[in-house]
Amino acid sequence: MPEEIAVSSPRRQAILDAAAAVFAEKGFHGTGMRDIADRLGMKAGSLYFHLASKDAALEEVCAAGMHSAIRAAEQGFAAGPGLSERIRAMAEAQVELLAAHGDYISVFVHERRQLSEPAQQRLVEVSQKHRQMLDRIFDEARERGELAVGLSPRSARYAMVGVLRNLTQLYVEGPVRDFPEVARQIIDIFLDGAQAR
Amino acid sequence: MPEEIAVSSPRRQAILDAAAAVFAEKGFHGTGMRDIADRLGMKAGSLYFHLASKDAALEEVCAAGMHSAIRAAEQGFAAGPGLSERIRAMAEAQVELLAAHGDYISVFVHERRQLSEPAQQRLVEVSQKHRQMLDRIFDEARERGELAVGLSPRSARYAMVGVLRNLTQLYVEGPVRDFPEVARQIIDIFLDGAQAR
DNA sequence: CAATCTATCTAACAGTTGTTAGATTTTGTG
DNA sequence: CACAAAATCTAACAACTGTTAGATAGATTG
Repeated sequence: MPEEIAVSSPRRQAILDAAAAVFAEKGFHGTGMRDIADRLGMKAGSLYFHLASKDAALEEVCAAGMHSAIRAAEQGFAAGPGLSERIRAMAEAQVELLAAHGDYISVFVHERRQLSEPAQQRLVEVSQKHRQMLDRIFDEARERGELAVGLSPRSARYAMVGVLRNLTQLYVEGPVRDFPEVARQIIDIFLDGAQAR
Repeated sequence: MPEEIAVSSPRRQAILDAAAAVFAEKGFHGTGMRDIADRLGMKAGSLYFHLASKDAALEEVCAAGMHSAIRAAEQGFAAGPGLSERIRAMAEAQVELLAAHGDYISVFVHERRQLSEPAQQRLVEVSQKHRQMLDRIFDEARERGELAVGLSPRSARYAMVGVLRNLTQLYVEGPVRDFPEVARQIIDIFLDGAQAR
């Protein structure tokens, strides 16, 4: 019979924050439960009052990161009907996200594949939403004649995901001098290349 | 007194290939020496006849991956004086590279940060060459008036590295339907956005 | 054949891993 | 203050980690 573990509490949040921070720094397999505990000034065994397992912690951190990314995509979609407003708003939201929850995003990007097969499956289901969001953006852009000739919405989505991942990489791996300006230019490249002229 | 270990031999190559494959699949820390040995039909201890340590194996795999990437960049640079010829040739070389040495590139991209501090330093020195290659490409493009207005060579480099990383990601994480066509469109986006119009 | 070299195996080491059960402390409530 | 609940600590577990020394087999050479 497994013990019940509260789904949410301030303390639990602090523990997940610590886990995200150490996972981001040393990688999932490179991190010991004792590393997480140390950062909180407690002992490893005590973590299991709040967490079911190390794997469960990773899944939860990844899921939180994914949900953040989805929220950024939704903000982008809601920013207006035009492609460029949407992409700019989305990228901007993603960068704000990095400032606030960089560890979660970094772990989600880098350690996702360390999840167990079933956990990975669960994450993929959630990530559908992110993909659908982007597909809607680029499908509508095509209908409005805003997409460059010869560019398929699907390829545009792949490229945009790459841009988001690149911004994330630059931010967490940084420091990149004058990051906001670099980010703006990267997005400009994408938009100038993806939009009809 | 440390044992001497041959710098290169067919057997050693096979062992590094196996290490690269398992590192790519399960991550560095997620991989045990026994996993590498299993894949070769041998026992873990025997690896130390060819390898100094697990860390040394990772460093060597990463270095090989980096050198491949540099070769691709050089091929791109040599493909002609124009920006678009160079970028297209470089991306094409990178994709060919993925087909031949995908594991090495994947490990280099994903597990680089698991290297020890000194090993990381050594890699950074090598990677300078890759950066310089790209900087020369974009600096010359600017001089030739081929770079979009408002786009700095440095930002262009960051964006291009992101494109290469994106292609790598799509390839190793795949399968992506009709990958060559998707890759072409991603590169087109970059070129249309980065070139002066 | 004898001797040497190359490659592998065996067996074990010391340290670390995630995790657990039970005792103990801290916190909140009547 | 007494009691209960929540949170943490202690101490240990079995399994696994990278690594090593020494024995063993196979190939090469004199």
